[in-house]
Order: sequence, then structure tokens, then C-alpha cells
Amino acid sequence: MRPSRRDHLIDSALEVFYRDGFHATGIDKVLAEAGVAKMTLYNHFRSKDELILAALRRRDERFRNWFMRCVEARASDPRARLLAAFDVLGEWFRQPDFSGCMFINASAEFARADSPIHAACAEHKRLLRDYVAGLARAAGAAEPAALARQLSLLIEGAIVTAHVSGEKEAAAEAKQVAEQLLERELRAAAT
Amino acid sequence: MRPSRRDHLIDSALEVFYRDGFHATGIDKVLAEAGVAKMTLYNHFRSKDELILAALRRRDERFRNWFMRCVEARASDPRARLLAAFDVLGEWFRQPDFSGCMFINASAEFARADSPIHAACAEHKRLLRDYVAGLARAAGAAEPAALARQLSLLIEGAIVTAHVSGEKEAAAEAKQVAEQLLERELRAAAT
DNA sequence: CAGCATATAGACAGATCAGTATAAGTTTTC
DNA sequence: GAAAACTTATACTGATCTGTCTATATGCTG
Repeated sequence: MRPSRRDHLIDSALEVFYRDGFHATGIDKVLAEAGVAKMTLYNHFRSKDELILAALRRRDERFRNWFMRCVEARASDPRARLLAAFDVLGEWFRQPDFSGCMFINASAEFARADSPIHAACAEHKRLLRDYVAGLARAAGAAEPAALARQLSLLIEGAIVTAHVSGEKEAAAEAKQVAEQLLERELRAAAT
Repeated sequence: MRPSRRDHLIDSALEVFYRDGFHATGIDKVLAEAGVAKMTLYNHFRSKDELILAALRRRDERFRNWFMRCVEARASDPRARLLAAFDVLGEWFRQPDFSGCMFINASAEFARADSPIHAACAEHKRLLRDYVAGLARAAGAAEPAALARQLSLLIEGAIVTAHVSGEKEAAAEAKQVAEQLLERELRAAAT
């Protein structure tokens, strides 16, 4: 039992839900993709929603790891890393299976703020912004939290624009704005 | 035939699809909401997807009208109007039935770029950005198209943040960034 | 009033949905 | 190697899905 059935099930769910959406995807499609029996699924998860939650948790872990690794491989200086984040976004947008942010998509389908799925999406966004805030602090920003909120607006905007309008260059445009923000913020911190 | 059945059907579809999502909403729920027979629906629309398209078209028309009216009521100077747009966003986010941008939500559920529904969403975003570009041009921006793309990134980012994370203040934060962009862009145009 | 377009309710098709039940088979573990 | 835990296939529930069919009723128009 190396790649446990449970793990494999989550991976298949992740792929299918990201590609085709949550409500549009039936349990049977996930099972076929995973090559696993239905009872196995319901042995490991109470319901479809719990499987969705597990898939989102895995996506959060994988995506943030991938993102941070890429950022840190591209630059070592914290200021440069803040800008490199937008280059990584551009790389993501150009991946052939790019289909927007899975958490924005999930929030669209589970719109009630009290849904556990929606809450998981908000949590993902919070963690990503915390990472940006950490870089901003390391870069010596006067107000790292405020800068992180501003940069995150640009990040979310670029993701949406890349997905809805297919404009992969949104990452580069967001980067230009980010440069202005950084310049001003670090100038302010220097005084 | 004053408020025609067709119109009423589109209005009901608009409301229910926006509130509950597209795939999660059955035709029967729309019919119950509209108080209309099923055959009437299929007399006016080929399929559920065509009804969704009609609802999105109406939403596009209504939303853009509402948005532009609000912006123009809040300020008369083009530069001030560009900033007022973010105040209008904040007003939108605080509406009790706010559930994100219907077009971002639709793009999440209909992710394939070749879907007519997805295309309608891209078109809506294009039209909204064109409006911003018009204001930017009137404000005397050196590069109104580029400024509009940047401001649109902030708009989309604010919408997503307000919906996913429930942070209605995202509009005000985006406005602060917009002020910096405007200052620089109009300074550049003055030289 | 006659005629025509449209709307109605309701049943129906056939597919798919999430989730359960059962009984046989396979692994793991002790 | 036997017991315990897990996985399998298949069938089944009962609900819901989109879309069709029919037969009746309503309302507008000439």
C-alpha cells in the first residue's frame, strides 16, 4: 500500500475537479479516473464535499510549495523575490492545463461564506498573502502588511484576467505596477 | 404581453444562477422562481446553456449601466471618476446579495475558453475595461489603454478578494494604489 | 366570434446524481 | 497461516437532471 488508495483518490479528484469544476463532475468520473471502487471512496470520505475539501487542502499545500520554491529559485534578494512572484505567475498562466485559481473557482461554486469549502479558499488566500507579507517585511517595507495586501490585489487581478480573458501578459502588467509600489514603499522606509 | 414571459424568465434565471451557481441550479428551480411552465422555457430557449447566455447578457447590460451611472453621479472630472469607480466597487461589495462577479463565477464553471459562456464573460470584461480606458483618455493619460489594463487588474483583484475572503475594504485598498498610478500617469502626460 | 399563437400542468424519457448494501476477493499483520 | 482489515464489483435506492410530449386552457387579433 505505497501510494495509498486515499492519496490516489485525492490526486484524481484534484485533477478532475480542477479541470471540469466541482458540481459538473460526478463522483463516478473521479472513481473512473482513479480506478477505484465506490465503496473505497466512502470508506475514506463521508461525502463528496469532504473529498472536495481534501482535494483543496492538497492543492493548497502543493501550490504554495511550488510557488514559493519557484520564487526563491528565481531571486535571493527579498525585493527581487517580490517581483519574481509575478514572473512565476506568468509561468503558471502558460501551463497548458491552467484553468484559473482552484480556490477562486471553488468560491464561485460554493458562494456562501459559511461553507467549509469557501472557508478553505479564504484560508488559502490568507496563507499566500502571509507569504507575500513575509517577503515585504524582509525587504524592509515600512508597512509590510499593507504592501502585501496591495500586491495581493494585483496577484488576484492577474489570475482572473489570465483565466477569464486569456491574457497571460497580465502577470507582466501586474509586475509593472508592483515595481511602482515597491519603489515608493521602500523609499518611504528609507526615510 | 408587458413583462413578457421571456423577460421574466431571464430575470429569474439571473437571480437564481447568481445566488446558487450554474451547475448547482436546476431548471426546475428557475421555473419555480419564475412561476412559469417548463415548455414555455423551451419555447424561448433551446437549452439551459442558452438561458444562461441570455442571463449573462442581461447581467452585463444591467451591471455596466449601474456601474457607469454610479461613477458618473459621484464625480464629473474624469480623473475623479476613475477613483470613484473604486468607491462604487465598495458599495457593490456591501450589497447584501453580493456574491462576487457573475462573470468570474461563470468562467470558473465553464472553464474551457471555447465555450460561448466563457466567451461572453471575456466580452463583459473587455467592455468594462473599455469604459475605464475611455475615462483614462478623458483624464489625459499618456497611455490610456495601459492605464486601463492596470486599473482593471486592481478592480478584478478587489472583486475576488471581497468575495473569496469577505474583505469589503479591498475596494478602498485598490483605490489607494489607483491613486498612485493616476498621479504618475498624469504627471507623465503633463511633460 | 373565430382562429391562432402561446401558456399551462403533468407525465414521461433516459441519464446521472450521491450514497448504501452485499458478498466475494485480496492484503496486511500478527 | 489464520484473523483482521481493506478493496472489489455489482446492484440498488431515491432523488434529480435536462429535455420532450400531450392535451387543455388562456389570451390576443382580425
